[in-house]
Amino acid sequence: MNPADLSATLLSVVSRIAADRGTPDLGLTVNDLVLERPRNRDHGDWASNIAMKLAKPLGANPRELATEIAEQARAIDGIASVDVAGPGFINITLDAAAAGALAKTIVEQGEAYGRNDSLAGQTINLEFVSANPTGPLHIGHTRWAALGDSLARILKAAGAELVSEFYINDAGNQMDNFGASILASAKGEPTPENGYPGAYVAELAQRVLASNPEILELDHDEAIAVARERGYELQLGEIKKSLAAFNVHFDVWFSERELHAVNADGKSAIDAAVERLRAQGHVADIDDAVWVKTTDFGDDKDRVIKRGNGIYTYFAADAAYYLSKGDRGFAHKIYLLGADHHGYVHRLKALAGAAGDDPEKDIEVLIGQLVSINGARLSKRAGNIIELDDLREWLGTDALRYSLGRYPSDSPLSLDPEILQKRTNDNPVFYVQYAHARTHSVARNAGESGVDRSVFDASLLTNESESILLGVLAEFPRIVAQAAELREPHRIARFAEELAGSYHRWYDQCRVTPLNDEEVTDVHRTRLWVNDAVGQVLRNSLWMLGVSAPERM
RNA sequence: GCGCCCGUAGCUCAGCGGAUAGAGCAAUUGACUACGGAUCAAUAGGCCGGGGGUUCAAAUCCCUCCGGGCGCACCA
Repeated sequence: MNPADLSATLLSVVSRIAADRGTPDLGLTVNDLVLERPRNRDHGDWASNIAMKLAKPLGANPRELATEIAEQARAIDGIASVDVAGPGFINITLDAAAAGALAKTIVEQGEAYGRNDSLAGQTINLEFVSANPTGPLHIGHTRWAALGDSLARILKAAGAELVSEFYINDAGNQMDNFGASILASAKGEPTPENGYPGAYVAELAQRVLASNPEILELDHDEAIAVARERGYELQLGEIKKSLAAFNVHFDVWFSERELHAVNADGKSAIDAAVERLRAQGHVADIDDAVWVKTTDFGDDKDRVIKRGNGIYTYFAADAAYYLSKGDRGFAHKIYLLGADHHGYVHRLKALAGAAGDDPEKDIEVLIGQLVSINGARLSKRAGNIIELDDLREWLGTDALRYSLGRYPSDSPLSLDPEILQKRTNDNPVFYVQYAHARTHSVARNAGESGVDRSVFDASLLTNESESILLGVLAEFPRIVAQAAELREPHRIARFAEELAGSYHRWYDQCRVTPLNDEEVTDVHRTRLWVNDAVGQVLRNSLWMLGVSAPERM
């Protein structure tokens, strides 16, 4: 019996009691009947606070209500005991067979175990990183790359129809500055004003020179254009390579230029977007400029979308981009932004509102705090930028992905490179990976000793560490659903650590492979199922975090 | 000044109203002629930043103050 079954069964019990008391329709759903795994093992396998929750609406004493529920719950098949404790907690203990059956289920479901339909039917566009293609990705992008990619995997696992998207800011002045910087470097001239310094520009310049030596001969503007386009192509390629090496995948690479391109009707997507906002009544012409009345939706000031000189602001492209997401069928848009962009939240929400969408439901902006290393904040201003590639080569994809993924995005994060390089318990990623590797080594040894999965008798799983382990395994689908709903990948990492810990403790107490002079029994065979179930769930967890699950370390 | 985020063990951090607030590291002490000791067991460590409030119940929700971070462009 898994927690979902137990909740459903308990729900029917509670509904029946409510009906008996003359309150038939409380509108209760399974979600109201949250079962928790109590911290204290003396409180059973699962605990419910439903009696305390319902005491008021039913006009009942919580303890009496709990007692009544407990009496009826005792009769349910698979439940070993039910106790009432404290102010009205209902503590449930499953019998070993009912709890243990899960191990077999997990092995049979394999990669599917943990997946659920909690977000079924939702169409989500998840945008993250979205860096300018004018330079390498740095640590400021790294956290969002890790979190965004993990979140995408988790949302998909929860049944959402999701597309992950990288918005390429390939329009605007910075592209010309980029081109001019490359050209200057190619000619051996100093970096121009507002240009991009850095060794990577010189490298790009050499590559551009190799493929397009004519830039030295062309007139200035043409040469800049060639340098810009070729440099863009090369740099975007570098970005894609960096992300792929970091195990980060995007379904769509969306070019801002598409929004500026003039279509057959003589208008760009941006022109059309401004017209649509105007039709909704949220645009005003003041002086020569065009404004969006974002204050209608809680922004602290209105925003210019088209300047007095007739040129659109960056905000115009944002508007067109937002609308394009809706036009492409995404009801729900999630943006992952760094804390240094949080001033943008109101504007984006206002955009949704001005477009006729619901700013509370259709758009969601997740703000992530910045990362520091050894307490030193890394910022462009301080000039201590570290590139994603350097970090990855230094610490490894697994350690970096994991340590960025195991904290909520809104908590400021300080990484210690010393710890990240350690291959010990200090470094949680190795703790979890080692547990996974151990499940494989246990399975290998078991196989060599003639232990197979020919028998599964869950009633033999009686060790306390065994029932704890099974309880942790049972929580996985709910953890996934919760991580998806709250957009919090770190919950998967924390779960994986708890599972790894429970597994190591179980390993310490329960042998899968018999000692030399012992015979292979059904206990060993059944435990092999448990071992393999743990390996599967660790694998599924690590996959969601974009971290490898090695079979040997 | 206004807005958003954070403040929990010596350190890095979990804990979307529930029972005695947790984990890892660091400290102290144990366990290898036993499936990988990259592990496990045990001890110690806390006015959950301060103060009010809501609730049967607050680290969690509300208000306020203090401390830290980040933003407040007809830039992109």
